[in-house]
Amino acid sequence: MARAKSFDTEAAVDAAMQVFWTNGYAGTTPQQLVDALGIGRGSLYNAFTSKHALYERALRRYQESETARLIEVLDGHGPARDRIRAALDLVVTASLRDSGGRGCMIANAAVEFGGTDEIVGHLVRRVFDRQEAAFRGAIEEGQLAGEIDREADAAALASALLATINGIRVLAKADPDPARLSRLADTALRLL
Amino acid sequence: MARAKSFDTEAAVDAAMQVFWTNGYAGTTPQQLVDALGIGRGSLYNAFTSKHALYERALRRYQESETARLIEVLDGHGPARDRIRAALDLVVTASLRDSGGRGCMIANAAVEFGGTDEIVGHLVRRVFDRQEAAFRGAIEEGQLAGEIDREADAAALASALLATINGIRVLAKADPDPARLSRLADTALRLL
DNA sequence: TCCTTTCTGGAACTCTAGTTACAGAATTTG
DNA sequence: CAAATTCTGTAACTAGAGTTCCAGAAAGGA
Repeated sequence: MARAKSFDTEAAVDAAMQVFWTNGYAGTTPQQLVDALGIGRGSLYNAFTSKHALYERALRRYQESETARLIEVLDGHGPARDRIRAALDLVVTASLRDSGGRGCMIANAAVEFGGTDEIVGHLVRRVFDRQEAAFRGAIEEGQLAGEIDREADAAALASALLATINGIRVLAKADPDPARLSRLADTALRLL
Repeated sequence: MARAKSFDTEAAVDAAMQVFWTNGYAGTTPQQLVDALGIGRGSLYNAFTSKHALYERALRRYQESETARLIEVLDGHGPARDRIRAALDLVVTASLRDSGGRGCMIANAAVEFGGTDEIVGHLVRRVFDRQEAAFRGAIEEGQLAGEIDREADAAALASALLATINGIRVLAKADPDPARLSRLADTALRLL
């Protein structure tokens, strides 16, 4: 029928994700993408249409691969408090591991595009909503189990935790101090 | 001696601040600056050297004009709790007023430059440190006055509040819902 | 095998970013 | 008023962004 693609599309999206994650959307050039994906410009545009379309795909991939872990941890088994602590630790260690100071690609997208881009906005909102729901689920389980005050407003607490992890991300960009970030996680837990 | 400037440098920096605040550094073009400042390219570069230098100046201006209010509120008089609530409300209303979804220019700078740019990094860190110190000061006063638990770790709480306001900023970018943001402020206060 | 299709890398194109150069206008001092 | 200086706007420049074009290569179907 036709010539087959000589590269792995999914691997290419992964590579693009790394580049956009590191440099942001506006900060990424087609040349960087060509170099990172190891394919020609022709193939790039043939496969992905445009820089923006590739960015969207990379963002989605980030959501699937990186964001999923947080939710897995929160949805897991064991005491709710432990799960929430593990989730916060996940964010802290991710902020540190990541020595390039890349932060969270979703938060970066939220900041870079603000309310500007409908598609990106939707995607970001969906991730935030899911994370918030996962926090709330864990909190409510904790309340049922008697670990967490039953009078507390689970939705409000979930929002606060969501805000906290995004705050941690931002602060880590400016000053990736492990002690400070750990303290942040500890203090956030005191909300419960 | 020499010809005088035909425009007000400070007003020009203000205008540049608005443009960078709205579009970010990479997202701002010389043409946008020329249009917004209402001066020629020659004058622009004669007065401000480079896009980056102007950005630094705009960031500093933002710090002086926008950031100062938060610290004023925290350093003010009255019950510490009230001051802290007022500070959080300030952030919430700023996030809403700002319909363009511009957020906080300092947080935007932190995200856009990460650990990349030394000068911007310093500036951002200084602002964060000052805000944190102002929170801590208010908390300690509250502890002395008996409004806030004396056993609490004031430094940790201050960090948490700093993280929270940055988190609010990020969430507001994706979804500027007044009710949600207010709840965030309420919940953060429960830390104290 | 030839045809059709879709791939490939690289050249080419347009447009703009970011900066510099320059000719002339304003201002101050002597 | 001449001289010295620093301003002004506009034109010009280089480099690269973001995309398209193209000639040719691979793969399957008739």
